[in-house]
Amino acid sequence: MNHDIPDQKATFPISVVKELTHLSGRQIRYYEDQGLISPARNDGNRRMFTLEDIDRLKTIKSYIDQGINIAGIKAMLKK
DNA sequence: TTTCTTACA
DNA sequence: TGTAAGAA
Repeated sequence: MNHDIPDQKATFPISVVKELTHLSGRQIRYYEDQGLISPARNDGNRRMFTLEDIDRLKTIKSYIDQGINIAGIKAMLKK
């Protein structure tokens, strides 16, 4: 009965995240390695991103565009 | 067809 | 950070 009503549990594949954040898959995976994001994995081991993850990536990109390095971003995101 | 991991002219 | 290669 309910079709595609977006809810908080909605997650998206990396292809969507790339379009929404303008980040490369390489960068998205690297930021995960650095502990900046923690996307879930589906049965096929594919990353599934929540809106929260996407939002976080957008702020990360803004920092990168400002010339801030990973170490700096890690610190800022923590506090 | 898309995404995953690993590796590097 | 990009891209190639092989696997899933």
